[in-house]
Parts: sequence; C-alpha cells; structure tokens
Amino acid sequence: MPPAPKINRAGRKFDQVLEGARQVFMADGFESANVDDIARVAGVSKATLYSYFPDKALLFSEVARCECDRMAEEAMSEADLAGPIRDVLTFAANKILTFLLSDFSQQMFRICLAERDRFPELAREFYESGPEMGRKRLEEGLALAVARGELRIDNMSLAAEQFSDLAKSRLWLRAILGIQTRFTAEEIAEVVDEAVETFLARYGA
Amino acid sequence: MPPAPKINRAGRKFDQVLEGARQVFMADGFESANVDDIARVAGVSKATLYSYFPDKALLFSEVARCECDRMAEEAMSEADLAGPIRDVLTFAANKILTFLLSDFSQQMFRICLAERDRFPELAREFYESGPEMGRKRLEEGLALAVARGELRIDNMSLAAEQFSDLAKSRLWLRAILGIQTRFTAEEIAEVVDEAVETFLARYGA
DNA sequence: CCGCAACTGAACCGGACAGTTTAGAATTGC
DNA sequence: GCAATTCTAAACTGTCCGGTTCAGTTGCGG
Repeated sequence: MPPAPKINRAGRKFDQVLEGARQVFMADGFESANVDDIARVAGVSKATLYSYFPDKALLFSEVARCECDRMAEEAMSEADLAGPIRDVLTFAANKILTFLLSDFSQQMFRICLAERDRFPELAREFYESGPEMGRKRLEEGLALAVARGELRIDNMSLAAEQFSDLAKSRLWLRAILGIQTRFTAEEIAEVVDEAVETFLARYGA
Repeated sequence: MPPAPKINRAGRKFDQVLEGARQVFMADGFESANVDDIARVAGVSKATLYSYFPDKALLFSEVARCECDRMAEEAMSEADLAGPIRDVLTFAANKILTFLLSDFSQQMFRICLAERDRFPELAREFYESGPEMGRKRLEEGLALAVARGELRIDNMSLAAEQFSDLAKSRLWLRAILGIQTRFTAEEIAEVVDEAVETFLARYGA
C-alpha cells in the first residue's frame, strides 16, 4: 500500500476534507470529534466525506500521519552550530523548549497518548517523528562539538536525551497538565540556562 | 462540603461500588468506562450504584481523588538518607524511576491527561499529589546534603526538578507511549547511574 | 445542450450508553 | 417475626453519533 488502504484521493474536495478533519481532530482528538462537525468545517456534505474515506478511524489515521510528518520536518530544521558551545547549547535548548511548549506539540502529544491503545501505530510514528528525530539531530550536533574538543561524551544517545529532558524541566509537565499555559521569557531563560549549565558541568571539555 | 457533594456514603455496599469503579476507571479511563461494567464488577445493581452517586462524573471524581491520595502517600514514603551522597542519590533515582514506570503511575498520568479538560481540578490534584509532592520530598533530602556540605545548590527547586527529569530520561517517554513495556535491570541502572553522574557533576561539592 | 460524475442535504438506521423506573426479593433493626 | 430499608434484575427512555440512503443539484467535457 503506497500511502493508506481504501482511501479515494481523486475528487475536487479531497483536500478540503483533509483540512477540515485536521482542524477538528487536532482540536478535539479522535473520540470527541464529531463527523458532522468535520463535514461542516470542511464545507462538504457527510456523503462526500464518506466517498473519500471508508470510516472515521482511517480519516483520523491519515490526518495523524500527515501531522507526524509535519512534526518531523520541524524537528529536522537546522540549528546554528557556529560559535561557542555554550551559545550553541543555549540556542538548542531554547528551540527544544519552545517547541515542546507550543500548542501543536502539546496537542500532538495529548492526542497520541489518548489514542495509544486504539492506534498503537500512531504512538510509534509520533515517537519516531518527534522525540527520536529530535534526538538524532541533537546527537549530530553534539558529535561535532565532541570532534572539536568542546565536549566529552561517552554515551551519546543518553546524553542527548538528558539534554532535552533538562531543557523541559518543570515547564513541560505544567503545560501538558494545563497547570500553566503562558510562560514568561524569564521562566524559559531560567530553565534553559540551568539546563545548559548542568549539561556542561557533566560533558564540558 | 466535607468530601464531595451529593454522595450518599451510608449503605452496605458503598465500598463495593467505589472499589468496582476504581478497577474499571483505572483500566479504561472515564470516557471508555461503562457504568454497567462498573456495576457488574462491583457486584451491585445499577440502581444501587445510582443510589450512592448522582452520576458517572461524580463517581469518577471520587475515585480519582482517592487515587491521588494514594499517590501522595507513595510519594511521601521516606527514603534512606544515610551513607555517601552518591549512594543516596542512586537510591532516590531508582525509586523515582521505578515509580514512574509502574502501571499505577502510568495509568494515573494517562487518565489525568485524557480528562484534563473535563476535570481540570483532577489535573491539579494529580500534579500536587504526585510530581509536586515528590519534588518537595526530594528538596528536603537535597537540603540535608547541602547542609552536610556534600552538595552545592543555588536553585533548589529547579535542581530537584532536574534530578527527577534526569532520572526518567529515555525510559519514561517510551513507557507512556507504549513503545516499550518491560525494562531490564541494566537499562534502568544505566539511566540511574548517568542521572546521578550528571547531577553530581553540576551540584557535587 | 446533453450526459455523466461529483456533490448536497436531509432523513434515516442501528447500536451504544447514561440514567430511570418498577415490581419484587433480601437484610436489618427492633 | 414483622416492617422498613436496601438491594436486585430487567426493561425502558432519551440522546448521541457513525454510517447509509436517496432524491435532487451542480458543473464540466464533448
């Protein structure tokens, strides 16, 4: 199967359907999303929607797959690797934290977790397109710094995980649970700086 | 309101109902849980169940509240603070990680996150009874070590958060997403040891 | 302008499920 | 051992929602 089974991609309104579904699913998740709502938001009749997708679950899978791809692209975006290692790390931690606190990232996580049992494949795609992809990118950057003699790292993969875990200290959990929804630049800078400090204390050359 | 509004606690089978609800809600969450199932598991008729609780939501809230209390007790359990700081930290990291990987902790997190919007109070109770309580306990332990001159810590609360974040590196995310369900002693020991190492590199005296 | 394919809108079906009712059985207290 | 209370089993109501159907409209190629 090239992209997915039983989906009829031909037709004028296919993209409309997908976009409407994206909006509704990303806002409500799978269970709470209502197919009538999706049709309405997509500006399409329910019959048309069902002429493209055999059922709600496959429509959701398709949307989720696309969104995982979007996330992967985000994770692959290049970082600036020039300059002193401390600055590079600070920039990276900032980027990681900002992304992890974004609405998009938070919604993706919530939805993938909520639908973990119904769509186990989705959880895996999420993990690979998000955290895993980010970790690989980070490892590459760290490897360069090691090569330049700025860092000393034995366990590269775990070091990368530690770095992103440090970068989201305190704030991510509060955000995902809805305890706190806005974050000041100071709060973010504090977590980022402390993350870099701790990471360098361990791995700085 | 002493515990909760409109709940009739008198009657022979109150505890049965609560226990049945606990089992079903902890297994299925709020939405997917079926009231007929709860009654059956509790060994009670549906009418009896509804004579104690006015609706499903309040029954769920009561169960969730009790489970948060259970979690708080778990988090408050004393750690062994004697011995060299490295051993104490290793023990603590082990305890934190083991708890965070337990079925109970994982289910609590999944349920609280899934029902975040429907029961915002629950997310807060979870946060305070779990992560917050754990952090406070950890801070106390760290403060003792600082007093003994074994650690140097400026930002105590963030240091405690960093420690628990380091302790769950890599494994927690894989567990919560269902990517990996069993963990070898070696995997756990590796994460724990690296967490302690990194923490001590930054905060060791 | 014809014919065909896509699309519409609204009604409809069936199953799931929260919550209610009722008629009667079991327990308990006195 | 009787009366009041509690519980039971099962049928029932109303609602929600995924998915289908269908009679009719739109729009486009020839």
